Amino acid sequence: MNWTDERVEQLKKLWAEGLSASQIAAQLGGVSRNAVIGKVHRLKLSGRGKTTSTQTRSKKINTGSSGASRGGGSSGHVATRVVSRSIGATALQTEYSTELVPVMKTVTDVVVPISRRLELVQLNERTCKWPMGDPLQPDFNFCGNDVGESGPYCGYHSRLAYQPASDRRRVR
DNA sequence: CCCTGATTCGC
DNA sequence: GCGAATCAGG
Repeated sequence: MNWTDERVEQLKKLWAEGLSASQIAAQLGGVSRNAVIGKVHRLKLSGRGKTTSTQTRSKKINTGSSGASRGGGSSGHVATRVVSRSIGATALQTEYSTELVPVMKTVTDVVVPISRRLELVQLNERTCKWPMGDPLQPDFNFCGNDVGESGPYCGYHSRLAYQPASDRRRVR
């Protein structure tokens, strides 16, 4: 891949929007994050205006399982908001007896508010592959929480996967 | 461990 | 100019 005007333009745009180099590389395709960083550097727009940004948003994920959550917590990460958990559980029980697709939406959007919502290329062996959102929409991505030792899904989603609808009760 | 950007240096 | 390897850090 070479840096066409269009690609450079998109690079500038995404970089200005605050996306990380790896995310930009993912969107452009055909280049590594190093390539993006290198290009940014050569274009002399490394500053990005303000802050160090990146990796500060929605950190500290805490899957329901895995030994996460240390007691002390001296690293000072931002805690994820725990939003209306009871509402989610209620909606879950209600929706599960109906159909599959709506259930997926309910689960991903309401019951499990915590997620990193990673793009496909950012997934690795330790990130939850539970799909988030509508596959036909541009914001479709994956949960991305730490899966711990249990498998392809995080603590929340592993309890939902492969189970008959009648066996599903509540998360947590 | 995961990730981030910065820098170097052979191509 | 390009980007993999490396560095320094959260």
